[in-house]
Amino acid sequence: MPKLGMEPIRRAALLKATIDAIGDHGSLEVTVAQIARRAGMSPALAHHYFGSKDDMFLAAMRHVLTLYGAEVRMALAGAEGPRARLEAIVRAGFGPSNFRPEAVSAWLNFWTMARQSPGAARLLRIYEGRLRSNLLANLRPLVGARAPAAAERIAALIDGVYLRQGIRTGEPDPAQAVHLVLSALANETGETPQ
Amino acid sequence: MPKLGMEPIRRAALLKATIDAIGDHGSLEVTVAQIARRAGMSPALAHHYFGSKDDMFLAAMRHVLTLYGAEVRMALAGAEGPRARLEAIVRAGFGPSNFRPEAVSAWLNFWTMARQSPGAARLLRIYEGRLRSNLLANLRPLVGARAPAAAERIAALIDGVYLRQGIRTGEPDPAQAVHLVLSALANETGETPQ
Amino acid sequence: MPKLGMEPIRRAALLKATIDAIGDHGSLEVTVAQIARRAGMSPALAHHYFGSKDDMFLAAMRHVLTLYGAEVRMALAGAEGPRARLEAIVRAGFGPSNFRPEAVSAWLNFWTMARQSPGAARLLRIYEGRLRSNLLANLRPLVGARAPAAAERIAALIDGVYLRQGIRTGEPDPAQAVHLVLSALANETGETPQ
Amino acid sequence: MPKLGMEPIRRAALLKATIDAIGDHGSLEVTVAQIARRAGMSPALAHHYFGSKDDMFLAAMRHVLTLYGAEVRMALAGAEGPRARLEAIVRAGFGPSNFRPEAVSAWLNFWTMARQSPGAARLLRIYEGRLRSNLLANLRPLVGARAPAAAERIAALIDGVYLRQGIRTGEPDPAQAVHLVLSALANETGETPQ
DNA sequence: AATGAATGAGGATTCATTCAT
DNA sequence: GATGAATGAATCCTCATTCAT
Repeated sequence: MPKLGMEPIRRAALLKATIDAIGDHGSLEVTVAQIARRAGMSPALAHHYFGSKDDMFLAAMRHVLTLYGAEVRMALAGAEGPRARLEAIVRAGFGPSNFRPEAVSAWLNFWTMARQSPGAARLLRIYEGRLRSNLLANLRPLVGARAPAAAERIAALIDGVYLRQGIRTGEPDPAQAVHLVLSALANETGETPQ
Repeated sequence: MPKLGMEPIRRAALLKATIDAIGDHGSLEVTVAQIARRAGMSPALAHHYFGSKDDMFLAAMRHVLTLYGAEVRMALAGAEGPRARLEAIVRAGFGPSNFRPEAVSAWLNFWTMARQSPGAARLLRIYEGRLRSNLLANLRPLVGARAPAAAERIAALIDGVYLRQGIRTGEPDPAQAVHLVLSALANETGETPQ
Repeated sequence: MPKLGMEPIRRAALLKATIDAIGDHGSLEVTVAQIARRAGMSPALAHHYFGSKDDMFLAAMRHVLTLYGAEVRMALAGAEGPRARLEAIVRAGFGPSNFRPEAVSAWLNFWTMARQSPGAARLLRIYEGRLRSNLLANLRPLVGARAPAAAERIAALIDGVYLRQGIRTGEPDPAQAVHLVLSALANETGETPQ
Repeated sequence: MPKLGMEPIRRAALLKATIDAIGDHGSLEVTVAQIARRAGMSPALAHHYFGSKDDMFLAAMRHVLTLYGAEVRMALAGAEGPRARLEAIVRAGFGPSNFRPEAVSAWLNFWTMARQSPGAARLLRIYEGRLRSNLLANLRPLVGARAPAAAERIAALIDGVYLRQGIRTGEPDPAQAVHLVLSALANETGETPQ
């Protein structure tokens, strides 16, 4: 059974299992054993590959942000003009791979993790920075000097919608979430709001 | 040494200690012993008064919401007209007793607690409902049929601003937070946005 | 069953159990659980009273040295004149409570512990210092300027005899040990050696 | 990559690494992985060559004794007469290859190992026997019937000096150690002591 | 009312050892 | 010959909770 080159496979399996476990459980109080079992291996192996539970959590968070970043980049690639790009950013944030219940729940927990783990805080600030600068760059052509404040409002709104999904029961409704943010965006850009 | 009528005093001390401990620690992983020590009593007594750690956490959350509700009610009492009442609601949310770092941190953690504890989820939905209905009632005279969507946007924005404070370092800036939300409100009501 | 004032009793029982366990087992690789069971309590209680395994080991070592110190002091109390005092020191070192197999074994292990634990090293240096100064004070009247070197030789010899007992099988023979050291002492003081 | 005749090289590297690791660490609580890494190979290979950790430790101890034996034999080869031979024995014991900090530390730990491992105990008894018979053979011509007791005293003293080095900080001072033992020897043989 | 005493049930982590390649 | 992969079996330590006093 033991083969060579298992490391990347095992690591990926553990990261996915970590996110799912945190998402399912709704908190960071998940045991390494639970995660390892989910990933089909022993707790000892999880430690072998990640060193510690904290490191594994941090890697999982990084993974989530990487996925998010990729999704945003991909969405931006196909968008022309600031209006379309803003929409792309919003849609990417609520895209199917980010807006799953487990991902939202995991995300929420990573957020609280940032209060204790400097590494987690740093990751979160990176995400925040990217989101703000993406919004800002595309709002500027539309609203000029009001762009910084508008970007701040939209960013906070996105986070708020995400957060509130965390306590909703049932499946997330991406369409509604996107619509909510886009209508706020319309307010900002002076188009007919709804 | 045992005194009469200590119960309410002890309970209040424990609730305050719980919130502070969670806030300081930045997570729900606080031990009953830590909280009890903070409140100047033994862990056994904490159990005596609250039955279990979970119940104590729930009571603390209820306490936070009670304080918040009181603050909102008081702010509304002195406000005339929908515009002023909306401002009062916003200001109350970022008032000094709610927007302290520990309270924000505790709040954030209660939010994640809602994923596991039905009781916590219920409390959170009550808060949400109140916020929405308060916003809605006062937006209706200003924006008519657009009120429900606008209320939803403002509510999500408030939560987002709160959330983002959680990862900021340093003291919260209530004035800035209030300004951010009020400017979104201005967008909604068609006043000159800024 | 739970009574007040158990702490000193429990601590004493744990210290004794620690020494015996190390002695029996012949190494520091004894589990807290084994020690606690020996002392008739749960491992958790052992941690409650000593904080950590290392602290417990250190306390046990301190205990051994305290016993040794008391035995020496008592022996010195009844001895008149340098010759008698030297004999008292030697006899105390190989007295029944110090020269038991478990105590010798524990002692030997504490010795190696000193390589890693600064606390243990400090304790050992205190013991060494006391032994040397005791020997020195009483050798000076007998051998004058040669006292420092003689004290060093006798001290090393005492430790050596102890050490060698550690690998002997069977019961220690205090009489023989004492005789060995006293004959070396006779060599030093110029009496007819044997 | 696998070469022929690697076995003796690998084994020797592991033995040296074992002694150094124990010496550095100051205890037997060294992991096979640490030792193997020090020797530049995988833990699995260490097991391949020695079967088990205990066997590896035992082999390392044997190695130390072999080195010691060789050093003694070499020293004896160049010594004429009992007086010179006694000095040679003492000098060999505190020679540079035996009296290094790591070796002393390892030696001390092997000593405690003897309490648990019959194999280690046997090795130690062999060492003891050789030392005693070497001393005895050369003391007899000098002190006659007092030789057995004298040999015992000198042997214990040598072990004691070694032991005490274990808790000294800083480099061992072979000259001083030798001098200490030789002066005791002078006491025994009736030469002018110092 | 209040607490010291006590523990059972975990949980993270380590490590010697095995095995397929 | 050599190793990466893998794990079972500990081990220390923590903590909510109970209970007699």
